[in-house]
Amino acid sequence: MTDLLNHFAQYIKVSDYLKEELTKRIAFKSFAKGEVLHSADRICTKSYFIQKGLLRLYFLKDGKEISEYFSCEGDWTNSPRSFIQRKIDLYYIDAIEQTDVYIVEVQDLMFLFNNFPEMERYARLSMGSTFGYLIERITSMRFTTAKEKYQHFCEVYKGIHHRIPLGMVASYLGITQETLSRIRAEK
Amino acid sequence: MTDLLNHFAQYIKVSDYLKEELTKRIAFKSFAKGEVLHSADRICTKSYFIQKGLLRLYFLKDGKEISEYFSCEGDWTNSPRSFIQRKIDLYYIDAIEQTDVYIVEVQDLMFLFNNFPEMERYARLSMGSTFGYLIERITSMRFTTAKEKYQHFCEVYKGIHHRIPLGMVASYLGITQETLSRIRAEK
DNA sequence: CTTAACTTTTGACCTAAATCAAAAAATCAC
DNA sequence: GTGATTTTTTGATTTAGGTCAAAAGTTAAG
Repeated sequence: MTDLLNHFAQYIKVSDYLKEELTKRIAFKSFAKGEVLHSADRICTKSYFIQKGLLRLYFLKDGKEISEYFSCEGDWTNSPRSFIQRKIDLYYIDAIEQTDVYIVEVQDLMFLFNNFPEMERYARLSMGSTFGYLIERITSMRFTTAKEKYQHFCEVYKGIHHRIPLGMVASYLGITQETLSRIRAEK
Repeated sequence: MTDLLNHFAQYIKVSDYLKEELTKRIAFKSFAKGEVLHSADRICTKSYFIQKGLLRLYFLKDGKEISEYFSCEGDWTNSPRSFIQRKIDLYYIDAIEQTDVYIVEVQDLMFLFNNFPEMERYARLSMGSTFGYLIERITSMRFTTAKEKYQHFCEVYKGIHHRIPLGMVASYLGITQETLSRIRAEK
């Protein structure tokens, strides 16, 4: 729980009362490598904070798994539109490695938003930083060669890019496995 | 001011006191076609809510203007990372058409966040809907032909896509003007 | 260990879209 | 309205990266 409380403390002051409510409402769970945390046939009602490990958000296109993005230690993840709008969406979440997470249910999160204005602030601030990442990625997708896309990926996922299998990286970048393999070979 | 208050009312209850503070802190201004609202050499301290017209966020790459996205009636716009992190960023904002906007300064927005928890909530909710748009766009950038990218653009900017010059659309999609012109011609 | 099932690499060939170039059309300024 | 500038279209050529196919490595299970 300490990791998660420290994470909140980076954005807001965590009072004893808030700490107590957080502890009461947040569960802990472990997933084995390859396990599916969330499936596209259900509404995503949980948000996962990664204590250790690596998760992947992906969807199926013509039967193939296309990786949307990866999340590691210190990140929150969920199926965004499903979680926010409470509807079915096309994303799956699975574990690339053995992964330990803290889990919060959407109704508990709503309770926290309703009773702790500082949690609204936390959500606003942490969303803000994700924004920059998404905009940069859109730029990187448009005006760069496959090689530059891969370099950008290595920067963004510095420290964890080697933990992600090549095929998943290729679909994340929107290039083929073969092309990515050739890029890696040449340097 | 009515348009803007109605916009807030879609997400939160706007009390008389909040209405009063909003009115006090929000300015109105008109820009001619082609006028630059924000330039990359300064920190973006203003956020613009479009009452009428069409704005564009863009940056320069090798001396060419690359459009990041477009905003119209009912949208907020600013230079996101500059506004959020209070630092210089590479984006410009200009008016594609004659445009009328409401303007809020970052310090006034902070005052509102500090004094009206419902404004934090408004920010969280309205950001949430932009999220879905960005993720969908990333997907659209990766796995589609130039023609599909253009079709996706027309859907997302339904109703306003014809108001945006071809060259700007091409740079938004990350394809050349020539290719876009050919796509338009064929149907 | 050994076999089976993935994952990654290598090779040959092809296609969508980029580049270069110039004409046609639209918009703007006086 | 007329000439000048900007935007869009059309044409010829090139190229990065895709597709298809098969071999080589790697990982997992019994």
